[in-house]
Amino acid sequence: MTKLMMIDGNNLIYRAFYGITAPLQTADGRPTNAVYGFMLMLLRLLQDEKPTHILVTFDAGKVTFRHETFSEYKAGRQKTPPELSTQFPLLKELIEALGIKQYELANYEADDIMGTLARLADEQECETIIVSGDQDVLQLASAHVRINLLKGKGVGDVLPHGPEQIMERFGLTPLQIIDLKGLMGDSSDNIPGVPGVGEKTALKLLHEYGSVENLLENTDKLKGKLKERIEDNKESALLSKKLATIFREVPLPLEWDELAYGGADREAAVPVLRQLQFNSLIEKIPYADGEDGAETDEDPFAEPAPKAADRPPLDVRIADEDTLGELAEFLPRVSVIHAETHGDNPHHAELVGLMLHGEERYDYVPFELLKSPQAAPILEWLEDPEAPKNGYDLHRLDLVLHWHGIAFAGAAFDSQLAAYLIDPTETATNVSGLAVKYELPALTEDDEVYGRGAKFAWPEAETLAAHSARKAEAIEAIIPKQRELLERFEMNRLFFELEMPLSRILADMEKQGIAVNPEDLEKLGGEFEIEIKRLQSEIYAHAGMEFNINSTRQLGEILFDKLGLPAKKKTKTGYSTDAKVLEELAPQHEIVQIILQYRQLAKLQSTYIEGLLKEIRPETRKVHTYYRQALTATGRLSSQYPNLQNIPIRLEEGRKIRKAFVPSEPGWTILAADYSQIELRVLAHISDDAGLKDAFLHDMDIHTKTAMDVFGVTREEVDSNMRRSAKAVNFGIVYGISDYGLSQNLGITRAEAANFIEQYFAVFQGVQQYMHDIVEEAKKDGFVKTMLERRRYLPEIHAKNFALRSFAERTAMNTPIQGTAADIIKLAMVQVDAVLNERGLKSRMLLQVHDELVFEVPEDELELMKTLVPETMEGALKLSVPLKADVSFGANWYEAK
DNA sequence: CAATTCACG
DNA sequence: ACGTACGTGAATTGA
Repeated sequence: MTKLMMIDGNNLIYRAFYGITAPLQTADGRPTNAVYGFMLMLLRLLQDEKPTHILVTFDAGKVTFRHETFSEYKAGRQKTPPELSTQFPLLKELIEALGIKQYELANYEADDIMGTLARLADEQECETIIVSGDQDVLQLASAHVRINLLKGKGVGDVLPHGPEQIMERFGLTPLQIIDLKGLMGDSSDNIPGVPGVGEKTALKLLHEYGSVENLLENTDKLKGKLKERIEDNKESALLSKKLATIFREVPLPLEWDELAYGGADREAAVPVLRQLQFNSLIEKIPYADGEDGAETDEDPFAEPAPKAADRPPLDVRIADEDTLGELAEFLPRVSVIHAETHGDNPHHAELVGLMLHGEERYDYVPFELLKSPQAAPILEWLEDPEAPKNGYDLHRLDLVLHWHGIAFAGAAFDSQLAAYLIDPTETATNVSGLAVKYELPALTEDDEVYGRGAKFAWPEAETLAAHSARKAEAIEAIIPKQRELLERFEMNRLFFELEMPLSRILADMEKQGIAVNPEDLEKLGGEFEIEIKRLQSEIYAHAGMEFNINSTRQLGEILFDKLGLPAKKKTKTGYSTDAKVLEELAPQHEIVQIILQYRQLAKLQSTYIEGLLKEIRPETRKVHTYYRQALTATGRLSSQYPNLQNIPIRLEEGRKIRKAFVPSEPGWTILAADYSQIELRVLAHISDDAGLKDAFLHDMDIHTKTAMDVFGVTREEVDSNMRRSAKAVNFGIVYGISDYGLSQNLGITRAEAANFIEQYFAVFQGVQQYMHDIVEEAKKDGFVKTMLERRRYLPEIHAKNFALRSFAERTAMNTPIQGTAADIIKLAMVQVDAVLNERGLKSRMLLQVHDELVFEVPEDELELMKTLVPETMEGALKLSVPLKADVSFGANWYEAK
């Protein structure tokens, strides 16, 4: 069975452009939203229709044979926006890479090509689907040709139109669609039609007279204004009909076999998708059918993409017990190390082997071999801090080796960290992605070597070694390019003196872990459980029925349909039931407050009691988080498996969780030190605002001081409400203020919020100047920087879309502040670590929570640490205002507050 | 797998 | 008129 699908490429890319508003772009800032939307649609069509032959047609150039008939054809059309026109070559490249035939022909439009092919297909009784958003193509429908008309705007669903559906919808045959256009005209193509005749009138006339020609012969039967209009526009109607007629005799040099499609060529498609940063689509590309797809592989039009297998083979060796001795001698010349591992959590990941690459050699060492006595020199080399190692994500490698009983040291250049500094919003998450970014030959994806999800299986050593060698080869090629960029961006100190040393410190903290008492959690969980049960039954009683309170849908039905409470806010999928909404509803029905309490406890129970219990290692009673050092856009760390940066503190019930976090040795103490107002202090420094600096130089309560200045009152006159407002304004300033955001936060009107902001800027003029200047800087450079030269690109600063541009502007204001604060605590960590080592202290740094460091400290070091830690933190970076760190300690993290 | 909600700084 | 506060991770529901 053959099935031909033809796609109006121009039409689809336009709809995708206006339908997908997400700010998608390539690494170098070219927009890709339309290409993305096109791909989504294409993938859906492939899945739904499973065509055996495909053609994507485009309009070639501006002028067609229709202009000879009517020079004004398509006149007055808006010029294609440049953000879209740049996407045409990207789309065409992608279609080619997917192995799909595309065609355009001078003087003809996409419609004409499709019409001609549809005629041929119809004659051969070949099932044919035409995809477009343009109603014109409905004229092509026939017994074998169906039109999938795009619904609404954007690239959502399609409405299939055969002759029956057209009859049902318009009461017309497909060919009468041409008459319809002749009468109605088409403003987008500048086809005039008959002025004053729209769809309704045109349909009425056609139902009566059948065709434009017949209508014109019978104008005497019409009356009034309509008769006048039609008689006055006879020629226009006939011309319009001619223009709307799709030409079905285009000379096509296409061969049927050229259109055959047997599934995507992933080898060719994946690199292109990566370049477009469509990482999420990669898994959605269906594999070519290996057996019967063979004949479609010989597409003469498709440019052969560079394939890993086509390149000269590498000198890959698989080590065994006999060759380990020789390999040991080679170690000093190893430049890149790469581990083949499996699993997201590095504390639990499997390790199957190591690739050691230097000069032209690639040595693969199966993990098992490292246990043999002959491997001792390799283990020594691995843990030698003086033996430098380069690689991709050495932090992770360190952890995986650690849990396999192997020590690691000497990380010199981590390509993942370099990539992160060069562009922290970089989406490349593995070596393959990086290879694409640096324009190296494509690598085979890990998924293709290993299989994904349940299908995962380690391949044989030869396959693994070859795959690993290609990655090591790529890393080797990427590093010099990164060195150059780091140099050019003046990031050498940030990289070599901050991020690289920090990476080892983080690994140490993670390996150390923090002790958590499961008994404490279980006891607290038991109390929560009783309360949750009680709240649950109260909720059921109030609702008059049982339902799943955790289901927002069911909860919404109960609150807003059954109990009739007023819906405040809608989400994409129904009623919103978030805490803000519920708090507004609380006065209206008793059940609401109970639901809020239930939500709070359910969250504590599932995430922090049950979730944390699962992460405790029974042998050591410790949890080991994993800090992602190359993830956030601002330079902060993030914490996973478990996240120890969001342990409850704001509400007392949750705060009790912290009692379970204890020292791992008897007699020791938990000590915590946190920066006070670090972001506002950074702002004071960066903005050089006199008032803000003065406030910190005198160590004033910054929110009270802000309230005094904004409201023009004395210290004594500042009430709690004024301080609260001032605090919200200060937060807003750090986030990149907007009146709307502040109004939402304070529950005041936008005008009132705008007034606050105006007052604030009148007082803190240096801050106002900074906010202005930083946005200008972002516009000029395309990025903003922190004090330590960390950068973040903001391409959307130029967006025409207000929301996108505003977001970029707020980000420009916030990132240097949040990012510099992140720089500072990272500096402090490196310095604290150095001091602990220099002094030979036993105290250990365990956690970082953005502005806080947590340690465990033996009795005899407590007094020292109480001054050493805050002093080091305060001296981490010299600003024009003092940094301040508060320290506290206790038997557990709850007490160290 | 997306959407919703909520925990933290 | 537009429509969000900045930065994260995890659990749950319901396709």
